[in-house]
Parts: sequence; structure tokens; C-alpha cells
Amino acid sequence: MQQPATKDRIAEAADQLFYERGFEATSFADIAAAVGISRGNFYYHFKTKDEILEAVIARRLAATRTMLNAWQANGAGPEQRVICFIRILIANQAKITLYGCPVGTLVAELGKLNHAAQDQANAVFTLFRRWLCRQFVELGCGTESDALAMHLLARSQGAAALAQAFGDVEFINREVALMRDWLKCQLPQDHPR
Amino acid sequence: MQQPATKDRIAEAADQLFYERGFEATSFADIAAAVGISRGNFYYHFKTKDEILEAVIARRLAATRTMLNAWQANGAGPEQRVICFIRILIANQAKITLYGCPVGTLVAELGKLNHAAQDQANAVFTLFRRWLCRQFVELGCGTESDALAMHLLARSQGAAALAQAFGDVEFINREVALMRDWLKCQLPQDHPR
DNA sequence: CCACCCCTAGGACGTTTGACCTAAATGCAA
DNA sequence: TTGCATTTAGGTCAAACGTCCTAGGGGTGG
Repeated sequence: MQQPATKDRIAEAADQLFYERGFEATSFADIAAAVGISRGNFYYHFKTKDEILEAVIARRLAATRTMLNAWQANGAGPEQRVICFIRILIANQAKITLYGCPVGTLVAELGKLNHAAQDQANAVFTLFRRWLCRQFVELGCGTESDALAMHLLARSQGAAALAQAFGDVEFINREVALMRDWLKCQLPQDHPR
Repeated sequence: MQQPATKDRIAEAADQLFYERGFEATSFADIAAAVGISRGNFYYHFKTKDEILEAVIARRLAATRTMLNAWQANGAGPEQRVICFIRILIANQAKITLYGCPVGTLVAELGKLNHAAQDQANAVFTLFRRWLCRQFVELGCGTESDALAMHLLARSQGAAALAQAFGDVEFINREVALMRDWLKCQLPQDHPR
């Protein structure tokens, strides 16, 4: 059945365009042109723009879940798993320098105008937050775990934001190194401040 | 002469609306309605939307310069001055939780569509960067000073981004506390507190 | 008193947007 | 074959957008 093919191609193109140009700045015509289909076909699959947004967010949620599950199952310990998270910044260096963090910029944009899908977009953050929290729990950080997860998320967001602002790829590497140093200091042995 | 009055009122209203709703999402009519003037009068003062954006950025640049100069002149040492910077997050807690960082969100938005004014908006970041760098130099951090400034900027951006995403005011307080702790650790040992 | 000019008001323009519709073509499956 | 899902190409619509124009108000200077 080719039903999912076109619908997925639309969601994929919309995903990319929403990331590169923003949600509001991307028009139906832009997406249709990117996929190479007619506007009519477009409405056959998605009736409103918000529907596309939901599909895009669902896509990102699924992709994030898959990635986190893969890390969870690859046999490494929690510290290595957190390092996997930190390394996302390096893996996506080029795009982050150009467009910032896909999650952060979308949440920020939707939040500015109280868009209904803001909570859904935020769910991606929550996914990372809970996953990171679990890693810190396994590392023995106890009740501090959620705070550590939030702090690491914030560091990532900040690194992405400034890398985009200054177009500085190298800055990401420096921040990643600092995060890895910070992570070492959060291990139970030297945890107490 | 009251010539600047209306022009400034427009820039002020646009500044606020660009912050709360974003640049693209704010229309001429929105700004005109906020100021209480007609769209025609509007065009008399600003011929294009980009002109308003430039005025808004100029406003923010001036306000930032004034703020930094005030801190520079208030007699405190460089460490206290950096703490002044960190405290911006607390002073603007409520708005940041709702709309994020004014500088960061604008730069991110303009960057997404290669807007010509992106560099001007970035200048606000550069202002903070250089000012912070000077403080760290005075603290004796030497060649690391600029890196420390960038790092602190990133931490602020991250704190603002996540506070907005999760609508969590308290998170800002925790990040501010962490930044102050971090700042203490950056002081060379021989530097008196 | 008149002329001038800064300021303001309100409407008109051309375009684009998201949304909707239609009629017909294509292809696959029962 | 019939039937259904998919795709195409095009047009329409109201609303909103940035932009632009003109007419008039109101004070100052000559």
C-alpha cells in the first residue's frame, strides 16, 4: 500500500522546512513544491496546517523514542548513554549552526503565539528530560537526577542557540567538552559539593 | 519638539510585540492598534517593516549599552558586575518564562530566514560578549576570558529556553545559583573575593 | 493672514496566505 | 469487470498582509 508513502514524504518535507524556515514562514506551496506534488493532493492527506504540524511532531517524537531506546539497548552504561546525548550536538553540528536546535526553536516559536500544539512539541523535551533523569538515577544521583537532567538540557540548548547566533561550529565542540567534564563531576564519588 | 514621541512610541510597542509574538507574527495593524494610531500615520514614520525592525534593534542596542555602562560605573568589582548580568534572568523571570530571551528568540527567528537584520540583532549578543569578556579579563582569566563569556552567555540562553518551554519560573533560580557557583570557580586563586 | 510643513487619518492597491472545491485521470485489488 | 484509493491540475474564496496615496488638521514663521 502506498498510502503512507506520500503522506510520509509530505511530513518529512514539512519537518525539514519547519526546521529550516520555521513553522509560520513555511507555506503549503513551499511544502508541496518540496515534495513535488500538487496542492490538491496535499489537501487529500492533510486538511489543515495544524494537522501537518501534528504529524511532524509525531514524527519527531517517534524518532526520538527510537533513538533513546537504541541507546538504552546498546549495552553501554548510563554514563556512556548520557555522553551519547551530549554528542547529538556534534553529530548535528552543521545544521545546528545554521538553524539552531530543532526542538528548541520550534517550542519557542509555538510558545510565542500560544499555539495549541505547543504542549505536543514540548513532549520531545520531556522525553529527553525523563530519559536523562533515568540515567542519572542509575548513576546514583538520587533526588537530584531530574535537576541534573534539566541542567544538561539547558546547557545543550544554550550551546545550540549561541552556535547558531554566531555561526560558530567550533563553539559546539568546546561546550560539549565542558559538558563531558561536568558529567564526570556528577558521578557519585565526587558528587557532594 | 514632539517629533520623536510618536516614533518612539511605535518603536516601543513594536519592541514589545516582536518580543511577545515574534517579528513575522506581528503585523502593522497590531503595532498600530497597540500605539493607538492609524496605519497611515504609521507609514509616515516607518516606510517598511524592516525599518521598524532596525529601530527596535537600535533601541535594544542602546538600552543594553546604557545598562552595561551603568554597571561599569557603579563602583563594584568585576565579579559583582558579572553577577549583575546573571541577575538579569531573575529580574525578567516572568517575561522569560512566557516568551524566552528577547535577544535569543529574535536572533533565532531572523536567522531562520536569512533576514538582513540578523547581524544587527546579533550585535546585542556581541555587546554582552565583549562586556563579559572584559570583566573576565579584569578578573585575571587572560586568554580564556572570551571563552568564559561565551559559556556564560550560553548558560543564560539555555536557562531562558527551558524556562520558557516548561513554564518553570523556579528553574531560572536554580540555574542562576549554579552560574554563581560556576563563577566562583573561575576566579584565579590569588584574586580576593 | 497666509503659506508652509509636520503629523495624522483612513482608505485603496496588489499580493499571498490557508482553506476549500471540482472534475478527471491513474492504478491497484477484488 | 467494477470499485475504491490515490493523484493531478486548476479555480475560487475571504482574510490578512505590506505598501502606498491623498486629504486634511494644526501649529509656526513670514
